[in-house]
Amino acid sequence: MKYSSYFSKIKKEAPKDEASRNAQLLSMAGYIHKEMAGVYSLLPLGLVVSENVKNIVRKNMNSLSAHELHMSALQNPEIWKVTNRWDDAVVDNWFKTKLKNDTELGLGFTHEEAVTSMLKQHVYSYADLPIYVYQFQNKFRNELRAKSGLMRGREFEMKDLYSFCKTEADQKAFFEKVKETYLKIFKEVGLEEYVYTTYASGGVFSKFSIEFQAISEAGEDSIYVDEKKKIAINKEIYSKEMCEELGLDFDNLIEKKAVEVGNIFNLGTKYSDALELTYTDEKNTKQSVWMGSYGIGIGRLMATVAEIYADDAGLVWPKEIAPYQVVIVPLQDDPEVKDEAEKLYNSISKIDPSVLLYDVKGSVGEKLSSADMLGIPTQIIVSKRGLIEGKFEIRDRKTKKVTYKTFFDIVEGDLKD
RNA sequence: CGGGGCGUAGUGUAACGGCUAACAUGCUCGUUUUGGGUACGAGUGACUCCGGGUUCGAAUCCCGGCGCCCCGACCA
Repeated sequence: MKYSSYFSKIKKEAPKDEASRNAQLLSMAGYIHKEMAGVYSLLPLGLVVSENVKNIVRKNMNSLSAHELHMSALQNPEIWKVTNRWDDAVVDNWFKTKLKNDTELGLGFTHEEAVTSMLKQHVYSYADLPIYVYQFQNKFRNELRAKSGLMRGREFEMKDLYSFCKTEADQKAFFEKVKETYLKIFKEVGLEEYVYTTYASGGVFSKFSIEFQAISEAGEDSIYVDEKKKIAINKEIYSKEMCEELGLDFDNLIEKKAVEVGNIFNLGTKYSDALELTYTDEKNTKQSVWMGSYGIGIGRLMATVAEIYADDAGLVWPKEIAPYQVVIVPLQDDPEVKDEAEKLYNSISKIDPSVLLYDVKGSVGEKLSSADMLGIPTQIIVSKRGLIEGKFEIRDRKTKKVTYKTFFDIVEGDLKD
């Protein structure tokens, strides 16, 4: 794609209404647009990154034999009243709205009730279980205080997976599989060395839930980490007894700031019992369905990667989620340079469409810093100087290492080395 | 929801209660320049967030809204 076909502009100055690094950089590079506090739109480039993240998540969900579906954001109060989660005194972050006839509706902040209620029409027998379903869905949470850019918004896209099992043992086994799968996801988006499996409050459902916390100063959570075991415990449940129970050495944990990029729960039979989702077993007796729910905030994950990887010059995307693998920069507004850049662009496009031609007029410095800000992993700089020698400069955005290659090397060889 | 800060061209900032609201950047048209946001010239662009009030006179002071940021609380 040619950069000139995008409408977004790269800004030199940070917007004054953003203090967090992720929002500043994503906004300056034209990946996001702020609509209002805690509400962001994804611009074309941001959408590609988001889709790349989602595809990694999707692939891993599918590997669990989970099926993707898509539920409505609008929620029927009736089912939420059954589980006592409609009342604002119980759940204080609802966005509620009304039909023309004054009937109340909610905008979903999660979907346990909706999915459980839906499955009542599909689950009857032990033969119907287990069921694993997930979706990517915009959640709405009426936060008192949105903050840190995409880290805590009022509307955000979440992958939520729900499991429905015959027995507690089945549910727990699946929970463990999800735990492993989540670690694979975070590894694939580039956060392997940052993410800690973290014990946290299980709320009303169980003793613990498992959070996936990415170490970052931008995080709003505090966790105590065991660096060897790659396990942590959230400050909210941190105590000597708790550490002993979890097999952690209370005196050897280090406190760190972290971003919660995922959270998984064993829900037991709380929702299925309340909403009467049951199945008939082999002995023709009615049984409770065992549930779990598993979330990943897509925007938050993207922002976390942006925050962690960025350097002084701007964004740095890991290859796995970068909007493009290669950006070609014609350094001078010189006909010959532009021509060569375009030729190279056309040739690479045929092999790998993940290439961007930065065909914007401007000074040398402007082009180089723009390319840096975009965060695309590999830059190919086409310059007068290079053309004299018949070579192009290949620059790694992250390591800043520079190599020189001929047109033939680039088109016939493997760019990745 | 408690506390603090802020609201001025598209963007980032300035302006003692007093000239036609300034500077930078962006954008348009020239000329120039080309290895880290190039230089010059000419243009363009603002009911100073909204509503009241004080005053001869308000971007500036006061009151009330709304919005944005930060700290805290909250976060099934």
